[in-house]
Amino acid sequence: MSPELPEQIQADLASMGGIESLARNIPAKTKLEIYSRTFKGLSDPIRLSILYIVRDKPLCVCVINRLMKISGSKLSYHLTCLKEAGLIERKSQGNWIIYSITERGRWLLQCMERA
Amino acid sequence: MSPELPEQIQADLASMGGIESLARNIPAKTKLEIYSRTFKGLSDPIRLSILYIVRDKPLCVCVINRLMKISGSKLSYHLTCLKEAGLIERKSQGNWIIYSITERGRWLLQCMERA
DNA sequence: TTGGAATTTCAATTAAACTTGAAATTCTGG
DNA sequence: CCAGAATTTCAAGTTTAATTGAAATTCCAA
Repeated sequence: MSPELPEQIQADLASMGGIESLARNIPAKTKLEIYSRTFKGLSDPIRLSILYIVRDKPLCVCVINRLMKISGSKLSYHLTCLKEAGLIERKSQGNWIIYSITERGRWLLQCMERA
Repeated sequence: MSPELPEQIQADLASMGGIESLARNIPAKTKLEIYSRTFKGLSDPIRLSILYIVRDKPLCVCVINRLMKISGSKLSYHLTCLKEAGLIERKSQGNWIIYSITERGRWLLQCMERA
């Protein structure tokens, strides 16, 4: 009869404390959900473009829009995604709304560039 | 009549070389697509769990499956996503298929934990 | 106080991702 | 070669995300 598992894996698992010990390395569900939400924010080329645009400098929507060449409502949708993922933040200033990158957003772009 | 833009932004833009200079910071489309594909791989709690499971140790699908408690075909689907995102790799070993985390995968998990 | 620019919101549509269960594939040991 | 375990593939259904264009909101300036 065949072994239950590849020998190497079986041996390693045993010396690590069995399968159960691996389970301990998985973060709690809530944490995984937070992580995945952040990554989902970064998972679209349009949103990444926006992030790069505001990376150097807080900008109003109209300037971002001039660079992106997409409809206003589409841009607004993606700005909301980024904001909810904690990657950008907004503040009103008179007639305009200014978006800027968060530290989290800056950090993750940097990480990606080194990956 | 109102200014075309908030004064601060207008001034900063001018001193940076105008709107066009911001456009230069946006990576090429192909690069943005690679980045976003990677992030999409990370954008699901199931896939993050898998990554954490194989983070310490290459494992065959059956062991991963025992920890995840999801159907085989579902697991297989997410393993494929992860592989296509360059976050894990696979090798056959007799009756089993062993998945291990890539350097890229390891790095991005680490980044996330510090974000 | 009104007109208009900037931006968002909404509802409808389209497209993409995820799930499911059954069938197919691959490999091994007998 | 055959039986059976491990894993993947496929097609169908379900859910979620993205796009669209029109309407609503907000705020300033005249």
